[in-house]
Amino acid sequence: MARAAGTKGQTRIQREKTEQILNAALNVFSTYGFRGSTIDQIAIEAGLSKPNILYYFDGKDTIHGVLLARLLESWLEPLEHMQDSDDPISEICAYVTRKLEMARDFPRESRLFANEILQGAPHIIDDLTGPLRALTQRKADLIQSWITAGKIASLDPHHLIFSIWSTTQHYADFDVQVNAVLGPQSSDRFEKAAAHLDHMFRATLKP
Amino acid sequence: MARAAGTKGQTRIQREKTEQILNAALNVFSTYGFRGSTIDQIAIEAGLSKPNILYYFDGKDTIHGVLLARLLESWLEPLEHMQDSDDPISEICAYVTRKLEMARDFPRESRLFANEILQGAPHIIDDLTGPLRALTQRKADLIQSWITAGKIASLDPHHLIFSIWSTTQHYADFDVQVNAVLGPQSSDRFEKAAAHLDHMFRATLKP
DNA sequence: AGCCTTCCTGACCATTCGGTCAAGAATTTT
DNA sequence: AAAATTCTTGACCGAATGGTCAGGAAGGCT
Repeated sequence: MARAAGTKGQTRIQREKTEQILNAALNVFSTYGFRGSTIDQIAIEAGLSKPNILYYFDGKDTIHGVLLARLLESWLEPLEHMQDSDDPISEICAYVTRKLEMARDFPRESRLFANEILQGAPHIIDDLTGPLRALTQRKADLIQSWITAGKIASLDPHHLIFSIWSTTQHYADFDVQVNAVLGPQSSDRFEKAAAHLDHMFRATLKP
Repeated sequence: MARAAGTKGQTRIQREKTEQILNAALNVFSTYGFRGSTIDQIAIEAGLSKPNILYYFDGKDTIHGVLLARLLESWLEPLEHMQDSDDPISEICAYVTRKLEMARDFPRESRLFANEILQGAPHIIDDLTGPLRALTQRKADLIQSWITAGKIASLDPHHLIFSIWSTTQHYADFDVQVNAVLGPQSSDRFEKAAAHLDHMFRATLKP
């Protein structure tokens, strides 16, 4: 077992180097997926030698696993935050905005997740059918209660959630395509996206 | 150069085997991306030996290139089909429906495309900044003309198109996640998705 | 200072990878 | 049937890959 795999990274060097490695690994894994990435690539990206990487982590799978575990937490958090409210439309739109901000500020994490799902989610399938499914069901029930109360339009809560996930993450995952289509000078794409999505979901939800 | 790389696959065997290989390669590439896929995998999937694969195609890149070229055609076609009409809302919703059908009927192609974009679109970046961008601009102009004529709500045409792409392809690219969240018995997910997306885009577009 | 622990790396290993080749098997043509 | 062509594969090659290990360098502690 590698040193840093212990429950706590104790020394200063351990803390620094593990972060350095995880950051480099996030660059590589998010771009090429698990199978398309190599430890050598991560080593070069991190400015360390390959054996040094393996001094801090047991192997390729371990690094990938740590990144995914971190990711899932931050992935669930914004949805958990959505709660009952007098103004459910604004509540949902706030979730959309938060999701879009995450696509803007953490595109690598979004792409890491997309790569994992595309490849059949071999490492996180249990998290999807377990915690994610349970959370999504809870929030779908909440949305259904808003529909029943006549506060928002009648629609399928699950598919509404899918629409929110897909439209927001699109700006991280398909970044290359968005830039290619909009042209190079479109630095305001996230502001325009925010305005468009706000309009779209408000119209969709209006009773 | 491999035999079958000539402009026309002539013999019966050539036609059969190249199709067999391309089909197997689509399975593999769409799941693992270009770098994560191996010729051996494709060979096993196709039930052929590795040298036999390389008898018909020059190499891994060539197979991948043929698949991407086929894909791009069918990818652009539905958007090209969208044209001026007295009822632009139905015209746009028909495009949404067509896109969703493609996600249902050709999920592997959608995932192949997603993998390529995620990895920075190294092989098709010119198609994105060229033909795709030009086509998208033309259709964005068309949508803008509908807005100017007051036939649909005022919104950003490009971001509307992004929303259509992302929401429909989500059901192919994130299939594993959709199934995990909805549970195993949701064989009607595409019908429910179609209804939801129709509602959403009609509401979004209503002037 | 000296000692102990942590940190780092060159050299190495087994396996897998993309790709080649010569020679044999199957098919088509004559 | 014989000849010409097309098809197929076992054996092989050099490079890359995930991972190991012994031993040396650096850092921390008294």
